[in-house]
Amino acid sequence: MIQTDLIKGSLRTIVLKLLKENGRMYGYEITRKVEELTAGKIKLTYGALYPVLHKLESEGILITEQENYNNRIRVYYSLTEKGHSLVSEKIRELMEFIESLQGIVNPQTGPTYA
Amino acid sequence: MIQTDLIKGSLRTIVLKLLKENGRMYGYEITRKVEELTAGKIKLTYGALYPVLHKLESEGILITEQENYNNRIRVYYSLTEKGHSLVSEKIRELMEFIESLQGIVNPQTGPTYA
DNA sequence: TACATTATATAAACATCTTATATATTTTGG
DNA sequence: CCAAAATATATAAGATGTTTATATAATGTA
Repeated sequence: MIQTDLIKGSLRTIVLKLLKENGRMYGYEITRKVEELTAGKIKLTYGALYPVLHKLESEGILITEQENYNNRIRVYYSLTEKGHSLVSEKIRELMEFIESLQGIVNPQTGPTYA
Repeated sequence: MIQTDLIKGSLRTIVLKLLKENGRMYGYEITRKVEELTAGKIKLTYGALYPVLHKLESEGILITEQENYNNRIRVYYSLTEKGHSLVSEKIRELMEFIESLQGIVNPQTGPTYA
């Protein structure tokens, strides 16, 4: 598994992106989705995820709905209007960051002449 | 400029990668190189860089040589043997992380059918 | 019946980064 | 010639974000 130090700073954006794509999700589901999309390489810890979700909620970026499923409580999170208008910006920033990282780690990237 | 939150966790690897490529560098030079490689998008702060450099030195991953250039002291950093054997591993991890991020942010990536 | 999975949550400890501050020389532009 | 910008390193306080440990509880599986 990838050392999750690397995730620092991008967790918020990852959460927002997934919620944008999937409409609404609960915490556990988010961790599973990330594992799925990264072939098991990134595993979110709940100690990091839940504080982020709660903070996003307190900032008015997410809203929660509690539902009961098999006698277990599920807390669904979804984007507010404010959240929606923020996501694209955040994703763009993250993509720009990824490109920058590639510029450093992989500086020879460019047109390949055959 | 990209919010440097995102840099968290990858700063160490960035430094190691640059030192591997350029042999030896001084702190200021590293910040310039990162700006150059990222088209000004990533600007390292000295409050982040120097502690990282000092820590890497204390861990035996870097060694320093002080030189005088125009009455200004320059502290050159370069990889130790231990450092060299660590870099490839760290770079591989970072690249894997970048790929994983892309898997999340850009899930539709794949062959494009014209 | 025991273990794995599903599900949320918090607290303490730790790591890392930003911002502010300090110091000092050389180069450049007016 | 003088002021400002660039060059160069460094630390401390505060903020932020993450890991690890812990707690609770129901369902599914072997």
